[in-house]
Amino acid sequence: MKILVIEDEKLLADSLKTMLEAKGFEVETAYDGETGAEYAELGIYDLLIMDVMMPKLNGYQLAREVRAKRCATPILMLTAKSGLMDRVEGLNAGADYYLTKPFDARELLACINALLRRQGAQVDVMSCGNTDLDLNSSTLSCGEHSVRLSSREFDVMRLLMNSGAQNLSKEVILSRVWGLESNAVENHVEVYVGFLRKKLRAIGSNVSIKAVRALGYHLEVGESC
Amino acid sequence: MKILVIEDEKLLADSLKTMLEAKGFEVETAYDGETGAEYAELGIYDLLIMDVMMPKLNGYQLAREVRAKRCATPILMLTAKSGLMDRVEGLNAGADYYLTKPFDARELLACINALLRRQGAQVDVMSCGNTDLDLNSSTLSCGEHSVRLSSREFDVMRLLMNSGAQNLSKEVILSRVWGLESNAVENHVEVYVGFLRKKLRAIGSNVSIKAVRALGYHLEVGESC
DNA sequence: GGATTTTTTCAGCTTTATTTCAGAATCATA
DNA sequence: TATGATTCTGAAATAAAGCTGAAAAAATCC
Repeated sequence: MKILVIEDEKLLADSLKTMLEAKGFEVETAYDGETGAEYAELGIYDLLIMDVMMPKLNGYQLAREVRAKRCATPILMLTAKSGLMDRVEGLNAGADYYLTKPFDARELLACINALLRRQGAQVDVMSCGNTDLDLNSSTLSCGEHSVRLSSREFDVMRLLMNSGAQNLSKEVILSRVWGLESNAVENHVEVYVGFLRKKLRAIGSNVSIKAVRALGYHLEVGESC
Repeated sequence: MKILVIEDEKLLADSLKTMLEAKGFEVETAYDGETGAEYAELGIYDLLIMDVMMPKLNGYQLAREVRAKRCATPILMLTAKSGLMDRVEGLNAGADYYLTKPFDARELLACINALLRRQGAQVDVMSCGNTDLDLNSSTLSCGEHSVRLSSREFDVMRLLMNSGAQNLSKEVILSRVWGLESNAVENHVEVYVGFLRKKLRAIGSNVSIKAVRALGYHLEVGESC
């Protein structure tokens, strides 16, 4: 995640940079509005953080300029101007969030996350061992390899991943996946466990579905990978 | 633009509704968190405005619940709790903006616009791969070639372009294009996807509509073009 | 009012998912 | 190790999901 900080107070800009880098972001800085616009319009950033009061080009102008160039990068305005109409002007100029100084690092991070969440079609994944289950696309993946799960396979896999090393009886799996009033039988679970094992093997996962006689199934991460 | 207001103070909820309707939005209201969650999860709204302090399910819980159901509708939290940690909690729960009461109508509108802008509301050309959708003329174009879309085709295409690589279930497409209380059936979606595929092919687009069994449809940019 | 376009309906077809079943393999223990 | 219960598996049958072309119905445009 790349962030551009546009802020004329060098000290603040640099401490922001340090703080954000500590959180794992890639950060670049610009110390005036014009340079900021130039960088921002490259369209390579995931987020712009900008001050309002800056030499050459102020934050409102900068935001308008960036939007006029059809650059849709989210903008977080960070400023000492706390009047109502300032906030309104900032938002109307194209900002996505308006935060007034002094701000708290946790709040800033929460805002950044909220804005970035919107950006990258947030992926939800559960993992176990070297293997991920993507909840959006029902895909099981391990390194390069991945494979789609049908919806039943997905339900069973998610249940297993959810309960970790705890055993799930076939009865429980049946009721949670097929529903209470279905007339599915225990062999259904066996068949689907079979399907899942085949797919886990196919992608080279180190996760296996262990059967414990009379108790049910649970996941196990293989030691040798 | 459809907005859902979730607010237990009926008076406030209704005045919001009136105010927003005056601005041309379609507004529905829910007077407690549970009802709100139920409505919100339909995924048919462009924006959720919610209070924090509500009976049954508070705003934070509601936001988490909605996000857990993979519903990505933008959330604007509107509340009297103005403490720093409240704002942080709201944002971390999945809200996109946190506005404290008392708020000014102009500020609220500016926020709403900022959030909807993100949705792709104010743009007039959307693109994907080598293909553009002109929102003014409902025209799909790719290089020299272009083709007009009927209004239903257009609605479906825009929805698909808006959600990028994320799958849209037929249910969601139905409710957003045909409306909740229409008696349209899933085959309508299939037929329209068919229409759109034919038109995409006709203009030589490298974009295709991919069906993912049981999950819905999404756009995919072909590698060779 | 007739022509054109758009939307809906429907039936048959292909593909993929799920269920069923029978027999093989495995296991626990008497 | 023999036995009965449990688990595994491949193949076949059935069901569900998705696609398509053609035609009917509705809406829109001269």
